[in-house]
Amino acid sequence: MSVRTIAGLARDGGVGVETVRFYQRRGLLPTPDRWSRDGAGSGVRRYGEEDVRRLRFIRSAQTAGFTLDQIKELLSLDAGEDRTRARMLAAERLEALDRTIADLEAARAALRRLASACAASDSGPCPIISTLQGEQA
Amino acid sequence: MSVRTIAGLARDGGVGVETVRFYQRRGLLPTPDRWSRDGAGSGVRRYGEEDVRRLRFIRSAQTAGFTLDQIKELLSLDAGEDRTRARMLAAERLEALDRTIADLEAARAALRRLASACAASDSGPCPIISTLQGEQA
DNA sequence: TTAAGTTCCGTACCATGATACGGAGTCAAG
DNA sequence: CTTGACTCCGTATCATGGTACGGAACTTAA
Repeated sequence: MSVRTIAGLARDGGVGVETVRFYQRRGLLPTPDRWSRDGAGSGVRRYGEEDVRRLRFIRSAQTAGFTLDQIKELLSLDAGEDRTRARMLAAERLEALDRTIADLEAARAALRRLASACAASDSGPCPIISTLQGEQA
Repeated sequence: MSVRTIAGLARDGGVGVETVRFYQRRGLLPTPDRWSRDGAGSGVRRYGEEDVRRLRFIRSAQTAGFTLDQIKELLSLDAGEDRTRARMLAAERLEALDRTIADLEAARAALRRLASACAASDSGPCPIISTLQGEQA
């Protein structure tokens, strides 16, 4: 079970058909030749495991915060010789990721403070603005 | 020093002037009356500490992942009586935030694996796609 | 072999959160 | 009382990541 049409690829990758086409237009996924068992020049495009792996990679890389343009570059780097560039992109993203995680953890703590402040009683004003306040730079 | 023009508000809030205007159009920040010391009907709008606090709150809430529409609601809830609604918004966001943080931590771990795999040597192919792979749902 | 369901492809549109532009009005220093 | 900077405001444009539409070609099952 390794050959599928675009709908199967989308299903296995957890995205919509239109999203697959969008990624193709953006150069993130290949647009394979059309194919039909009677060897005619037309038919429908078929996709395999490799395409599913690429699609899943795109989703993971998105979760890691890479933009589609960066993901495109990573895909072009895969199996290429430029380890230095790959390491650089990874290192940059790791730093940004650490910052983001720290920010989100601070936001979570602030939000918990807000939630408990608001949980104290059931009526009266709840000082949302002053409870959830960023530090002044 | 508590009165400033829009540029001062933007500076103190860490955003651009156009962003302040954008928030005003979206109803997140008030558009105070124009003001000039000779009491004339025209002049320029002036902003104070309260506006700076609101602006800083918007930035913090954004970091916590609230959309501008949700932030608008939070602002309207501040000092209001509806603690229940405020708690609900906070709780929802906390859950989403926990999920996001977990996802990012997983992404960070994956990215670290990728970085070390690529750090092993200085040339040859570096299997980016297979190293940074999401789990199959 | 025909009808229903997919695919293909270009093009249009969407949401979110800004950012830019241009011309008229206003302010503040010299 | 001019000149240069800033404000005001409507409207346009942008970047990102999709989502939708419509008609022709293709596939598949009855």
